Amino acid sequence: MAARRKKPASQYHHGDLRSAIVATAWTVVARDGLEALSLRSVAEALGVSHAAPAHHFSDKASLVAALRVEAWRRFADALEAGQGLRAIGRVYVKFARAHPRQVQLMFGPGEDNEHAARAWALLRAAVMDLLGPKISEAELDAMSAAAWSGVHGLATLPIAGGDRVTERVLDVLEAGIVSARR
Amino acid sequence: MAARRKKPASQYHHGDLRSAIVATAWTVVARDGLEALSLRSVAEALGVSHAAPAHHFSDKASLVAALRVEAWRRFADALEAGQGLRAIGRVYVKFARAHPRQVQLMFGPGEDNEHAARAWALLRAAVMDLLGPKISEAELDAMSAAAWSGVHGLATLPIAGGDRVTERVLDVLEAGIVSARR
DNA sequence: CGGTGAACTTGTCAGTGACTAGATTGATAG
DNA sequence: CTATCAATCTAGTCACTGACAAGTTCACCG
Repeated sequence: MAARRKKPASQYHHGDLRSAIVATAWTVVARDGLEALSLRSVAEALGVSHAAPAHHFSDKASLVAALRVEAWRRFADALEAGQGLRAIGRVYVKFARAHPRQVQLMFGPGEDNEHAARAWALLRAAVMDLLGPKISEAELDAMSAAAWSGVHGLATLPIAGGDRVTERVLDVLEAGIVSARR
Repeated sequence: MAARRKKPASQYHHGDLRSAIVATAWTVVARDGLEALSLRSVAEALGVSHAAPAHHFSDKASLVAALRVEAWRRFADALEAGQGLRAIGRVYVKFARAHPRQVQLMFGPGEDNEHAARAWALLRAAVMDLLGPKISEAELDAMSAAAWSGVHGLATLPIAGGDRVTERVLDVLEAGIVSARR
């Protein structure tokens, strides 16, 4: 797992328990979901007492918050690979279908973070490119909301349909944004 | 709560414990979410032993499944009040924002049910009205997916913006569906 | 060398879901 | 009327979990 900060004279101090906890919890959540996450099992997997995590996370909720930030970080990183609204939409949908647990985590209760803001900004910028520079702020907000909504719904709804349907939905969004623009 | 089936000589048999459990669990979930639901607290609230629910729901998951059906029933009932894609979209968004816990429940893990199918059918019929009779089946599928996605995303995404933004997003969806139609 | 505080351990408690065995009841059959 | 009997509910228990309290180890600093 994570490297120890220094050669430990004994095993008493783990060295980087906080990161190790996040990493282990991450794999559990990615595989089995949040319900399957328990502080005790994580502690046991790391060979550490059941109360050790309490020193790094006051709460289970506090650990989940850290996982949530991590999920947004990976998601925003993935979105950065896309150029333009269509490409970002494809990445969004692909990511959400490949990692449903992470998306569930991202949109669960909790505060926003820098990575969430980064993701939103990427999508909004793509909409701005599509609309041209003369668009008003209010109109940009509304069109961005439409783009986000369509892509997010497509990504998270249990809709049958492969890449072909995805492309058609992106067609609708692009065409709609362009033709409903004011 | 629910009426007893017959006048009970004693309190031993509740009379309609199953319905009472669902009703109590429903209020808990609607107010505090699924995490706050426990079989024991429901049993205690009904003045019944902690193991009584096991006779009606083999499992906690089984109770949750019943709640899920109930959530879809209310949702589909609400959608029936809407005429046309715009109206259904408004109702969808309004419902989801008024009852976020129910929506979380509806789209959680579990099997589909008749009420879910009814809701989908309503939305799909509204899209069909918009597209006219000559549309192909595959195209109707794709356009319905676009409509569902847009409305669902708008309803569930934490997007700032009131009715005005909702109307603009519906503009985009209508315009997009009409102009991307093949 | 001794103190200080962070990191970790051990012990414990209450709440939870699930399981088992047994008690109570109302309906049904004889 | 009475003897069953299945459904319903109670009581007791187990394993697991999150949270808390108190003690232990260790690195570091003066």
